[in-house]
Amino acid sequence: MEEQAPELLEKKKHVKKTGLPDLPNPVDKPVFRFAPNPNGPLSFGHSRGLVINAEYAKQLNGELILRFDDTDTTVKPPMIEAYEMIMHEQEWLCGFKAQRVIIASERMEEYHKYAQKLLANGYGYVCQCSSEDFREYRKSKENCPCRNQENSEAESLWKMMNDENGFQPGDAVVRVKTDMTLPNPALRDWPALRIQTNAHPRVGNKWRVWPLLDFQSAVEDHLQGVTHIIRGKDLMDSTRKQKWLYEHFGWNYPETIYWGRVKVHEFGGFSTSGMKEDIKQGTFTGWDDIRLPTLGSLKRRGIRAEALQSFWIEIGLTQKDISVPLTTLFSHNTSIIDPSSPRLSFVRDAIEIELRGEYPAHISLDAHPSENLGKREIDIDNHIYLEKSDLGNVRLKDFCDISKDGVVESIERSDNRTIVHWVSGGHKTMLLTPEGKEILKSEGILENHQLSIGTIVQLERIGYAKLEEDKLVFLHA
RNA sequence: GCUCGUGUGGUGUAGUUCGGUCCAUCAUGUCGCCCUCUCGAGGCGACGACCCGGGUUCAAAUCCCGGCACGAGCACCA
Repeated sequence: MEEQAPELLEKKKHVKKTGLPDLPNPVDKPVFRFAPNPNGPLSFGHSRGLVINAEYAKQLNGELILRFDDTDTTVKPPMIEAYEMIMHEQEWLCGFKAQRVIIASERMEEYHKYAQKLLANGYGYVCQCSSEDFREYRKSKENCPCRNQENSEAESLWKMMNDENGFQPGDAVVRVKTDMTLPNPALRDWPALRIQTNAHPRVGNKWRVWPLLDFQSAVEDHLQGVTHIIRGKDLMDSTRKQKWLYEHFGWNYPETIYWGRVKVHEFGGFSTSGMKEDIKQGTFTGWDDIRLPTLGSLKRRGIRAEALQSFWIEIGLTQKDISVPLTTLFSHNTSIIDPSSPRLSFVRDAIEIELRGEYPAHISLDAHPSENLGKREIDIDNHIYLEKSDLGNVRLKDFCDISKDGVVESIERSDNRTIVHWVSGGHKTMLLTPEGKEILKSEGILENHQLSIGTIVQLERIGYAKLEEDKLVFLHA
């Protein structure tokens, strides 16, 4: 055995699996989907669904569908600019364009077709109970009186729902028949379509009867041939509801995988509608304001798509509710950006020191310790800037040892005194750091450079930052 | 309340399907050391966990039972 199959004797000890877990029920060409509500651009939270679904699609040679679930014009009205923004964000984050893009509001004929089929086959009914009344039936496990209506009656009620002179919002909904005695109250005769009269930003007032998520999503998943649904476990009951619908129609429900809730301490308390309002009020400068948890903000600050990808892949697909610090994402980002981040010196709380003694008038340094990112050419005049708290007998990094009075004691490193960063010449600028709902502004002196706007640099002893026109935006340490 | 789900170091994960090879993986974090490139880069090292209680078994993170804790759904939101 040792000779024939030595690998079997090999202790396969603690090899941590990397990457995504194997997909259950794999098929030749799996179809995945990511279905955001375009009531605003994408946020950090959305990136999980996008990364996971896209990653499986990419690795398994499948397809990714980007689907806009925009059938609510009342509670979460669609934002017309968001469609375009989300498409760009999707491509940026995944590194490829979704193979198919579906906009639910443009698929209403289909949803109506299946709604009518539902009624015609007695799989559902038009319910005229108020939501309060139905809540009682649900609680007491009684059938609501609308449940045993004739098909012809259902048809005329459906017409009334669609007629502006007929039912008004709240007067009637279409429900899917399940079983009112089901142990799980959430599943009892769930609502599939309701009336909305607000204009939809894309299709105006063309429709009155709009599907709810559980119906729209279920029908569309079937129509598109989605094979695997990967989503949050808060949608577990949604799956159970939709399975009743699939059962009625004789369809096969896709394989479903769930993840748990993710809390990011730094991003607590943001909602799409809240951000929209605050931007309107001017509290935030826009969707890419560096304090916001949007993808636009993270991108602007210098978080790379690859970092978001490896971050979510590492977190994986457990159903645990987790709480992750942003620093974990940052560490992924560091390893991606460091090789391409030139070093630069930025002195905050600067104090000017006059140099005395012998020293070169010019030094030339590598912009990066190991990568070839060019040179930093520094002219030394007779004074330099240090951070006030660094004052003392120190080594000016890559330059010389000085005493606390500025006497140049040695060009070579002569002892193990503290190494500090410094600037000669340079120019004043501002470093912006998001701090909760505030922006911390620290003034300082930045080393002169010819780097272009948008470059991510490593400020020595401070961390990474992005160069903007007239300022620096702090990324992370 | 009803229903569903989850519990491995500070945090996130691997291992749980088929009990031993797990005195439990990897990463992050914290601390320390090294470095004429930085206390926030890089290198090295240390620290630190199987929710609790029973049971089955020669053997349990892994199986069974009972607790407890946390989260979600019960919207004419997604």
